[in-house]
Amino acid sequence: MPELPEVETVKETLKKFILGQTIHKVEVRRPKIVKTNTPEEFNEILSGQKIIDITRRGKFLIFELTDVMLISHLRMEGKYFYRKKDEEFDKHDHIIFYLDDINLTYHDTRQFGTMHIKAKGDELTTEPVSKLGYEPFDENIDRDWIKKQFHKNLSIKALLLDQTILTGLGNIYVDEVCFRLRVHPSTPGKELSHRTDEIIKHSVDVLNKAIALGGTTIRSYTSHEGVTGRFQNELLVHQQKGKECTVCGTIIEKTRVAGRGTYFCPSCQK
DNA sequence: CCCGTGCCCTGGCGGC
DNA sequence: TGCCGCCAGGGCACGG
Repeated sequence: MPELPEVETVKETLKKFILGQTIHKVEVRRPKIVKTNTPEEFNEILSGQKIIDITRRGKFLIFELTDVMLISHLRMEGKYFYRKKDEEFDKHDHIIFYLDDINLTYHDTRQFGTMHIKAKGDELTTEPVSKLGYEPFDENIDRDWIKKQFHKNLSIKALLLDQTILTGLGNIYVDEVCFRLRVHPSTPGKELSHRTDEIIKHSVDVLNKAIALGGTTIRSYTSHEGVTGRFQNELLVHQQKGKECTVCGTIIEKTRVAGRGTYFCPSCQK
């Protein structure tokens, strides 16, 4: 489940391998992944385009090409694989980009990922990226506006998962932020809005630490073939059910909050 | 508008 | 060993 740190890791790795290469052909094997075009259009538009830069906004990857922008969301299990020219494709390689010296494939077991093509200049101002709120480390972050959003009648977990308020946190990192705040994930946001600065600070810390370690690897997710994140060793509550809390020794429990599997320490997080 | 639920989709896993 | 059903969840559609 790639969240901001995993997408950042993917972006950096992709840049090393494919920056400057030209897309010669694109094969769309699962049309529904491409939201803005038919497979024929997608190939037509992207063929001949050079990969100039790759950036990220929230959990979206943004490929700057010669004439257009390609936006990619990995959702739960999306990955990019580098395949040698003579290598066979996998049944979950849904979109194949034929580049100069390798084939780049978009691999997604559950087919939840999405791609959009946008005109240059529209990539941040139109959906889906335009709906995103602030990244926690955005220097222009509007703390008063964030605080106001926390007054909604939702749990802190639901609010932190809402990408239109803060963007970048997903299920893993929200649990970690709640633990660092010492609050139960089901605590109403309005009871915590006075701690907005602290919430942002913990979000920044968790995300930055995870980025520094190449993200977290859980189950099937790897940043690309052969590379796994090391932040999984730093998780204090997520996926730690049955283990002792690093602070107080109480056994970590799992419950359900905001429709998501949620891990917490019943003694640190009341 | 607000908020909860279900859906998309496949593979892994627990239970029998 | 094999099969069945549940679970994982980001973002969105839908409905009360």
